[in-house]
Amino acid sequence: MHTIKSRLDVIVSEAMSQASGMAAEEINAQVIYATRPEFGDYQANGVMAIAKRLGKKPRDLAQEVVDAIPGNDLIAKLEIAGPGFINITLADEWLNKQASEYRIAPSNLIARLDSPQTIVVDYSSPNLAKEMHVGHLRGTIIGDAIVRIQSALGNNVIRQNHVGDWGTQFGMLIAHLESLGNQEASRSLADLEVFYREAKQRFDSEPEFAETARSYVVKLQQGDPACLEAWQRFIDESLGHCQAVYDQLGVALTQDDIRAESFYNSDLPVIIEDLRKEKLLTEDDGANCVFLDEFKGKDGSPLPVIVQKRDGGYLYATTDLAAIRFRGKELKADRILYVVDARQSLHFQQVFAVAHKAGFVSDNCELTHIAYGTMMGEDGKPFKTRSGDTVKLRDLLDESVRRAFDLVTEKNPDLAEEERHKIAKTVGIAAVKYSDLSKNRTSDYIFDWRTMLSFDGNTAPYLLYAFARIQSVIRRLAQEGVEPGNDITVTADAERRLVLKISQFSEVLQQMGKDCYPNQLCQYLYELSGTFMKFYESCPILKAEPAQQASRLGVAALTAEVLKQGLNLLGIEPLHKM
RNA sequence: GCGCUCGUAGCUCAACCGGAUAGAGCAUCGGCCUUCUAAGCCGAGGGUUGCAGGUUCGAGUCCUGCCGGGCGCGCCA
Repeated sequence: MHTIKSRLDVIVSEAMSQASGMAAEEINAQVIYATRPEFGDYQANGVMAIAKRLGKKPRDLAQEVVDAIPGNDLIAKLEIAGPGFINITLADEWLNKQASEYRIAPSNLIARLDSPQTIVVDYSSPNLAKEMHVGHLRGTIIGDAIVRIQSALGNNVIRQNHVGDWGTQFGMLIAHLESLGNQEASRSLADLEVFYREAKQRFDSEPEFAETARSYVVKLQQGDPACLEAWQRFIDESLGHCQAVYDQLGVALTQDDIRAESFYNSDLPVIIEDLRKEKLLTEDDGANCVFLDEFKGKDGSPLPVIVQKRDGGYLYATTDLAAIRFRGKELKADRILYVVDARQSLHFQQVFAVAHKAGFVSDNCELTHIAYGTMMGEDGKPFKTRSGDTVKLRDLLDESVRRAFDLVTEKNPDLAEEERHKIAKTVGIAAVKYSDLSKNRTSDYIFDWRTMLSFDGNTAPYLLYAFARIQSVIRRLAQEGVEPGNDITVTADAERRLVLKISQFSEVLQQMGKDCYPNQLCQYLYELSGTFMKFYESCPILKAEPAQQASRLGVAALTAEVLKQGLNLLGIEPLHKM
């Protein structure tokens, strides 16, 4: 895998090693984007860090490094500036050549990793007792974007939808299901939220029902066929609801990705036994716990990870441990990513530590909690309806599509209604996903209809518009028999900036492969669109001479290609007209 | 009490292992359409990066303390 940045890094590092006499491993060239246009395209900051250790003046060392860089076709100019920055300007010819290559082989826009890994991604993971609500939105779409990006980089990605299909609530739910007639049951299951509420209400107010519910939990655990059948019916129904949301949302999850909690049931006693064998288990107040030195509670007393309740029942830590072992041993994961709410951070720290200590995964298997913040309403409090209920995901998405339709109708009333519906569907869903993905996942974020559906700023509509605009020029010139060219020659500054930006696509993805922040890709695509808009304003295509026209149209087409690939990685399908 | 996390322009958000003058959008004000989608572009104002120290050539970023918000901490998931 090579990107501009990685190539510059190699070039500068080698020169630094030569100039300083230090080993290559000790050296970090610190190549980043130039902070200002007059500083060139990239800058290397590493000289200043080592100059002091060598007792040299940074600028002198910088000069020696520059002198040690052999001539190459990538770099046009090297300048020393400030206390010891090396400013790098790339060669226009190199950019032209790179762009031409991308035109011929668009699949090369994404450089693939030299050593791909098997990465298990645990995401979405709703509780099947209820219907998916806004709390599942972030994990589902952030996880989906991460999966797409990791795959595009060449990794072997295994999705795991760890749905909650087990636990005491299911006793109550199947008891309620059984008490209804077949027809009544079907009608009732159409809205799981209502179904759950009814069951809960009866559980709380009818002692006889509550007793039945409790007995069903036991029977279920014992594998009673009738109970299992009712349970299965409920689960299937609930999974159908999930799949409908996934389809509407356009995420890649399918039934094949489901590995439910119940899958690990038979393994839970084994986990306890293995922890016992590893001498990690301690009985405390009747419960089986693992105490680790790293985790201290109040006044320094150790904090337990409870893996088996006093009554013999297991907890989610136990299931998570079983899942980790399965993913490590059976799925052969090099990395396991947990795209889960930030509030569970302590839980994962503990489970990861126990898993490593117990040898459930090898030491070089990387376990990472990809944490994300809570979705807030416009008042800054957790997102709820006016009456304080949780918002169903399908209702939220429907509303977004509706709002998008009103907007499209307002902006473009001449389009056929059917076309407006089609556009609204894409725009509405894209707006919701993009507004979430474009924010740093670790912090809480405020859900705001007006901002996400705006055509200004870092929004889905702005990016979709940029793409549609390019398609429009391409269509227009196609009528005159002009095709986008493969021979790219940059002439204007705005054009050069655009080609450079395009060439940096891979760098952004490479960075994302490491730390999984989709907002970096959003930021890039927004900047790419902005760079294109400026190019589009200042470099007329229609009026250009034939050779230049083909080149510029080629650059526009290339921009569209990056936008398309980038949006696809975010789970968004671009529109040719809007 | 202990732990995690956040605090950046009026608002919503950026800032790639510590780099040069902290960037966008919204909102406000001012320009640009007989020319490729004005759903766009250009410009202006707006900041003691919560406060106080420290580390160093250099700190929004790292360390310490404080202030303020959110979250988590034994048998729910």
